[in-house]
Amino acid sequence: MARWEGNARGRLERAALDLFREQGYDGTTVAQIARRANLTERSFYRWFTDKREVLFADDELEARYLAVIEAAPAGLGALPTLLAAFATTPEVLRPREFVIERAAAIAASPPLQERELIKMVTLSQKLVAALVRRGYDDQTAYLAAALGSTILRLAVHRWALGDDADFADLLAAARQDLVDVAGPAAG
Amino acid sequence: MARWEGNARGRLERAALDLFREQGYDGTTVAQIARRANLTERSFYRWFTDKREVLFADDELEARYLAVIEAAPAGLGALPTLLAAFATTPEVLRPREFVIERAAAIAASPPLQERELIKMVTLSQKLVAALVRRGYDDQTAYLAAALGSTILRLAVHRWALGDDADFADLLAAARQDLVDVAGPAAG
DNA sequence: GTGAGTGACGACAGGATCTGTCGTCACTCG
DNA sequence: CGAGTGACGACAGATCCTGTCGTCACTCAC
Repeated sequence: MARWEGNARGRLERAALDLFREQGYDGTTVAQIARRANLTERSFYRWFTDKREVLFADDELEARYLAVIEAAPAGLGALPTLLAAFATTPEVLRPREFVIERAAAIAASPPLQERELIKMVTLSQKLVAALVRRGYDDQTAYLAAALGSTILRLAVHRWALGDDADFADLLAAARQDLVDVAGPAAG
Repeated sequence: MARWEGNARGRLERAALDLFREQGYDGTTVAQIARRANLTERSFYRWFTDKREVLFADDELEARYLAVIEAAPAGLGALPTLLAAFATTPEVLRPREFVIERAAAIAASPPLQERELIKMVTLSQKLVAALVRRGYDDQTAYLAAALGSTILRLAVHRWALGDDADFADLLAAARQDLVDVAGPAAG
């Protein structure tokens, strides 16, 4: 009864990450990933549109961000709204080692870096749209999303490196650091 | 004497762009591109590492930017140095219709968008490195490159849309627009 | 000139990615 | 208990990309 073991998607993700670490992205085939997950290559493509997507298909994060932005109290600024949404990040990005391994695999593979970039951009665009729906003007939304994305990346980086502070505090610290850098350099 | 017609690379680029416009990126095969250029599929891969690269392999722009940065007069600010480098852009991006068609093809194809994103990022990284070699500190270089890339994108966009002003003026105008937006919104 | 590189190219083979299609098996629900 | 329904395997096939080898035009030293 190898069939219907349940959680096929998760098994594929786990197998893919392990194999990417062992053999690199280019060195592992979709057939290998599927075999390790007790599935066929064809089933892999039922769950993921392509080989890269197995490391990026998680859209729970995005859904959460958008939900928080939607429910944010009126009168809150654009950037604080984003940071409130981002504060929920560690609830989804678990366990931490998974995130670290994933980051290492991406850093080692240009194709995966391409995919990550476009995911970042599309997320940023959705954040802009969500802010506009909340009543902010286009430019404010765009700037907040650009700044917010940078803050988020910085905070996730520190969190993955082992900083155990509350994630909201990490976000606030990253924001402050950016302001410190941008302020004096603006001349 | 179909062989050795000369400029094989250019013929492939031209054929690829035409076919992408006619049939879309996904709808055209490498074999079709090669055939229209009077070459074989194998020769395509001698000139370009993969199918996407046929629209991005031009690194003359990058070489020019880096050369200008290298030769910039001492004492010039980081951002003005970048803008001076960017001013040479239209000498390479010709003819304009080619740029427009290329932009349309990219906008219509997610795979090409991915490639363009990573090209942008790597260019930005090289600009940072070049500025650091010129003596700027890391953060100044990073911020200047980030801002400069945005200005460049904006100016190229307007230029492609038909704005016939001197490109250096387009860059200056884009810079001013960004400052206008960023200033009031900084609160 | 003529023979040894050298580089662009064609021809061929083959592995990997991704898609279409169909039949099967477990599960659900009326 | 029979009709969906969805996950899955099996198979075929187009396309992408790489390795390898032989050929042709050109160059350059002798």
